[in-house]
Amino acid sequence: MVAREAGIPRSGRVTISDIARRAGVTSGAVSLAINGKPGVSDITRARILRIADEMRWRPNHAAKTLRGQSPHSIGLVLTRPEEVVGEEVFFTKFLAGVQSVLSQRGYSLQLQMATDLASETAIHADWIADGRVDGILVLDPRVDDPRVTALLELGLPAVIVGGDQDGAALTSVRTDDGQFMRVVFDHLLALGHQRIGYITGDQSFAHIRRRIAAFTDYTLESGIWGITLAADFVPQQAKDATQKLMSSPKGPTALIFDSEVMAIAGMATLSELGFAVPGDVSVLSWEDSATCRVLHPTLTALNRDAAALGRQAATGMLRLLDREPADEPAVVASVVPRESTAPPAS
Amino acid sequence: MVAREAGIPRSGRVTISDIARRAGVTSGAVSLAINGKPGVSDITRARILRIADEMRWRPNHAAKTLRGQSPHSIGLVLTRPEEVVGEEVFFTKFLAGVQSVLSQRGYSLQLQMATDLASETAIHADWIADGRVDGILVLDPRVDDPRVTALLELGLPAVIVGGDQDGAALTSVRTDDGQFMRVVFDHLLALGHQRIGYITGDQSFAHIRRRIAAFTDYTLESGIWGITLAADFVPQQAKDATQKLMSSPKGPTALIFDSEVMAIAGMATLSELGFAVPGDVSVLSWEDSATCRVLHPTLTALNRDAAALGRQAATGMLRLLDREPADEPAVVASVVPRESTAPPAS
DNA sequence: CGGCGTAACTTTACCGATTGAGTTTCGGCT
DNA sequence: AGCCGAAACTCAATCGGTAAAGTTACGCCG
Repeated sequence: MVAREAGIPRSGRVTISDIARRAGVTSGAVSLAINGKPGVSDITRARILRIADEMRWRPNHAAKTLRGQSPHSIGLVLTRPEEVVGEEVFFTKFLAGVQSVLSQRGYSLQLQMATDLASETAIHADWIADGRVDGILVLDPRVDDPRVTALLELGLPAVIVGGDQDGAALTSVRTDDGQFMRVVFDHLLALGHQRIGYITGDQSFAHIRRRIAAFTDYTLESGIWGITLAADFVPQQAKDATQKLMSSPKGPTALIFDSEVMAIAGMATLSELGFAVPGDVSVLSWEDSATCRVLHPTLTALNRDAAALGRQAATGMLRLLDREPADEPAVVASVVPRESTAPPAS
Repeated sequence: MVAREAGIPRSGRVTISDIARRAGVTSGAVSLAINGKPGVSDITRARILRIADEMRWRPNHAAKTLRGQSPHSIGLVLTRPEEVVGEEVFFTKFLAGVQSVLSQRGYSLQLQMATDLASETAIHADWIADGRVDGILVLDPRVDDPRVTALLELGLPAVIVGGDQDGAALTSVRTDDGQFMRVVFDHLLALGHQRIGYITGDQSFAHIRRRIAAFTDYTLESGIWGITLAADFVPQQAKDATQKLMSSPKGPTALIFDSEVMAIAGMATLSELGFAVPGDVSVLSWEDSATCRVLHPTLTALNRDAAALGRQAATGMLRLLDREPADEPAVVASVVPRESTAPPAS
């Protein structure tokens, strides 16, 4: 046991005591120096900082958390049915946006996947009990969402992406789906369409409901023939819905799909049925992706910048944690016109 | 201060001391009881367990980690260029598979996104220094991958998905890309194709190299005309490559694409150029997805079950941590024949 | 019947960092 | 010269859980 002398750390892990020994002070002094608190002279502070750097010291996360400091971590549960998981571009892009903001501020992300809302709430409870996260992001809020109710009770900071509640420990990043629908609707209107079909995602989602409400309003407002069909984001259901709509004696001249996967499915069905796009029917996808750009015909899409939404959700969370007032930036969306939309035939 | 008596916990967080107070023992006894260790009578143990349950006690994660216990967490960094992120189904499905195994065993997943390998290694270093993870999963290993080198040095348990190294703290989940290519090749061969084009992903990826090597072997073996073009998983590059191949006076009668996004891009180009699928050219995608099933024509694809691969990677990691020998299960892949492949015209 | 083994607990130290309460030293002011 | 105050540290407790080292008390055996 020769080496146990002037500050040679025993293993890979360097602690503030190791630094203290080398610097000839106590661990308390090292703590003060590192955290920029008064109580050590500038010379000593500089020396400690230098040594800490030399020894590659990194704070022990567990020790800090134990002392009641924030874990610097945000939780996110992705709840999607097995069959749909991974098929949507939205999520990964959203995630990338969240990460970019969080990692910049030294936060990490806890991610879990679940298949139903009950297990999502169970995961939240776990995280909270463990003190593993500072706050939780909730995606795809439902009408009367049980997760939101649970989080409100628990009082843990939460950001509802696409929600509309607000509270003490709760912010919503509002996605103005009504406004988005306006943009989509106006695009088709400007082309001269008078008969529009809207094939929707899961109607228990609050934002889908808002889209439908807006769609209905605009049809009434403009006197246009409009019809809504639920397809729950499932490609096969989108195909069935498309078939149903197009087999009507006086079917729509334009179709709106709530996701790019459904839009692609719909286009395939149209092609099978012998309808030309955009000759016979125009198609518009509510979500842009690389696939939309390369399909034939290329797909007109609503581009709402999922990454920006992710950044906004993360920023909202950090503001919530810092007790700063929420900013109201609003993610804008625009229609990217491509080949799949054109004026109607007749 | 009335309530500070017989075991009423001060705030939301219940500790073993709270339980001890209620049970009339010390925290040491509670620890023994909870961890199933000898040193407490069965009656006492039962009582403690009941009280712990009643009080909704949950172990404090930070305290355990501080005492040197495993954080029960696995790290995974997704490194993809911005433009490609989210476009591939593979990742999310893989992730779902990983999660299903981990959560079953009480492990959680640390996920980060990065844009280059250097920052991925930096994230690994961070996690290790923090003691935040027990092990790390590495995706898309490159030829002479710097991440693998770094992890080998650090000695942290790692599982390389699709790698071929093995070591003390390192396992690889081997994806038998050569065998997969055999399946793909045989499918086209059986249909009678004599001229095959292969549009590949990023050729710095080890598994892409293996596919190319196998492809070359099989063309030589069978005397078939085969050509390989790199498109780096980028849709536009896939389109360019397709155009290049098809503008040759004697172009291929079948095309293999390394991802479904590239396959869709290629199909679009073929359609633009006036080639019928599968009439003039057959198309096969190396990766199946809902989109493949609903495109028109539906897309023949290699289905290699990304979720199973994820489960296997997670299982491999847990075995590594338990010092059990790695199992050699091998994810199987098969070609799902759909409309996009057929015998060549002439 | 004295001693010994052991079951059933309690005590205490510890993990790494933070923090309020001491302690020492030194300069300045009267 | 003597006292005060503050700067610069040290000391010790703390977070929640674990584990090694005591401490009882009881039953059994020679």
